[in-house]
Amino acid sequence: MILLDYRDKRPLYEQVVEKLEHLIVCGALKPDSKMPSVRALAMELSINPNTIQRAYALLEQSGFLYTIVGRGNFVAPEESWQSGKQLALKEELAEAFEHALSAGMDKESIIAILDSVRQKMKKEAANDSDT
Amino acid sequence: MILLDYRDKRPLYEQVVEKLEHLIVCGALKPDSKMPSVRALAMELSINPNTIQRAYALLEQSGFLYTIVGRGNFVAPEESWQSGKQLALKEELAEAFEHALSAGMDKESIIAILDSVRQKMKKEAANDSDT
DNA sequence: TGAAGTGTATTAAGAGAATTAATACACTTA
DNA sequence: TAAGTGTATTAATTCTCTTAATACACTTCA
Repeated sequence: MILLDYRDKRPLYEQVVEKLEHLIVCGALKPDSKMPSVRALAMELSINPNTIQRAYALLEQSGFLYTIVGRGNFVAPEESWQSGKQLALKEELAEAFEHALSAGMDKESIIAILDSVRQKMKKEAANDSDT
Repeated sequence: MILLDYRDKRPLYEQVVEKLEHLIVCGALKPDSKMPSVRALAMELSINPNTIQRAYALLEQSGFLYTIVGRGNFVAPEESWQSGKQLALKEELAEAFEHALSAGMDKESIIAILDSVRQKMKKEAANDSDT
């Protein structure tokens, strides 16, 4: 199903997450289809089941899988991943806001930056439609 | 001059950076005034001089201090730090905004998140003053 | 009902990075 | 030249992260 790269310095579970996420987004793994069991995939890759468990847990957290205890893990419907991305975006925003506010920046200044980004993106969209 | 918190799980040099940065931004340490020597501050805090050295190096990198070898470290003029810090914050915000907007999030949703972060920080500030 | 398959929780071992310390060097000033 | 300053190098230590070992709990189905 996937192949690990031991020259890659990143942790194994991260590689597993990345590759499975890719397979799901590309449609190679269809929504509601059953994933290999934690133990089966661990066996196939010759690694510990907990490592797969961790990868599956992360994929579930970001909405790519859903779990039925005792039955297995399944690919989530497309709507789930998109809401997961929304969550990630919110966290990114919250982090930036926290930094800005604790540095003393006020709400108006932050909104001014937001508006400037919106205008910049509008212009770029207009230019794109020209080409 | 500053006080370390050994219950704080962050590294010592990070605490030193944070507290000195705060003293500079608040005006408690005036531009061009001499900072305590690496050894003196280390002695005062009962930690290794290299830890202070590391903190000073980071503060110099972000424009809060300047160094004259053999003479000491000095507080940088306001222009040096304000520009660098503000710029970094603006870039972080702009990046997050760009991601959010291109994913289809609208202005109102973004401002709602900003408000929730502001409220959260107010609460935390209130709790800190209790202890 | 019980065995086999599934996910889950807990704990510990191992590796690696990050932090801190020890020490020696180099520059400036008086 | 001595005392005070920052700097560089290396080593010891601490800590976090990753992975593994193991036991537990739930579902299904023969």
